[in-house]
Amino acid sequence: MRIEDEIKQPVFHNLYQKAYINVVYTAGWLSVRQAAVFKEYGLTLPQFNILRILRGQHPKPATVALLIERMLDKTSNASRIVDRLEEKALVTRQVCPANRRAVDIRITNTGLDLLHRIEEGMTSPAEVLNMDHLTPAELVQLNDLLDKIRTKP
Amino acid sequence: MRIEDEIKQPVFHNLYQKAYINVVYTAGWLSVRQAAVFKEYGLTLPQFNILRILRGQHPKPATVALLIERMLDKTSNASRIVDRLEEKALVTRQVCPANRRAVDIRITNTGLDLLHRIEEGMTSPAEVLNMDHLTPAELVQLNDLLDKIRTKP
DNA sequence: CGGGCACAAATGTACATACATTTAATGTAT
DNA sequence: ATACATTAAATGTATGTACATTTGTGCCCG
Repeated sequence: MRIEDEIKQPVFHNLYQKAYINVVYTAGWLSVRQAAVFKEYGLTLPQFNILRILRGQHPKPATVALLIERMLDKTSNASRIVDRLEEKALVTRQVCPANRRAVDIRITNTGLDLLHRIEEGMTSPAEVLNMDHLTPAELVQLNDLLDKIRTKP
Repeated sequence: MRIEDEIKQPVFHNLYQKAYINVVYTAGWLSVRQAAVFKEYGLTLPQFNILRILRGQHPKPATVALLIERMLDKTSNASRIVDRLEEKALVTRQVCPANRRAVDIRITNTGLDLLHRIEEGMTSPAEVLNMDHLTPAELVQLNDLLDKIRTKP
């Protein structure tokens, strides 16, 4: 559906504004669908993302600083997201022996199992995200345009 | 910059996943820039959006239900955003005489002045959003692709 | 040494988001 | 008219986001 019809603003001031609103609105639209998948497993999207980063490191630990570096949203508060995961016994926290300022965070077997179950249970990501009807050429085009927005010439 | 380089994930599983992450990441990128503009005036983005909706209705009142209908994010909590605007004397709340379940919300002169000052002080939206180097053809293409994501064929 | 700077994480505060529940007013059916 | 359902908004609770400040640690350099 055209963005004009989804939000009830029939006229945009210009193409820039329309594209901006379209990007933000579509991101929200995608996130809602993505979040619904994780909710069945008692996870939020940032919690899932952190678990995946930890699995990527496993069995090595990660620090909070590393999590922040890898997260999509740099300014979110990794400490408190790790709090929630720790409460659910999906990760462990341990003061790093080599540098007691740092904290070693590790995914537990429970956490690994949960990730596995989520990925087993998921239908294809393209389907969940409703993007399976875009052609590869269109996806390449979309990626290029989005990259260009963020690239000052 | 390519999305692969901005987040430190060199390989995406497929084009769908890459496009998804690119849309969400770019939306966040744009929102940060947009929010910075309003912050100088003590407003957040949803507060600004609600003020604009109220100006669109002015001098007629709006109800909370109407605000929710027009907001980009339908599930956010309009009541509490109006709370903040009321504290700043940018809007007024008054129980609707015709239907005492509803609340008439109106933008004040202070609110209208603030909107005017923000819009005066803003450099062109395209510039703020860093989109002035995209051609009209590219913007049309981008809008079409985003619309297509949200449109089940 | 030891004082001060830098670093890593945690904490505090304000706001927004997501969703369930509550309160009050209104509409409706018997 | 009373009971029940529906509607409109507010409130409660958990989480996340944004940003400033605090706490504890490590390190450097005089």
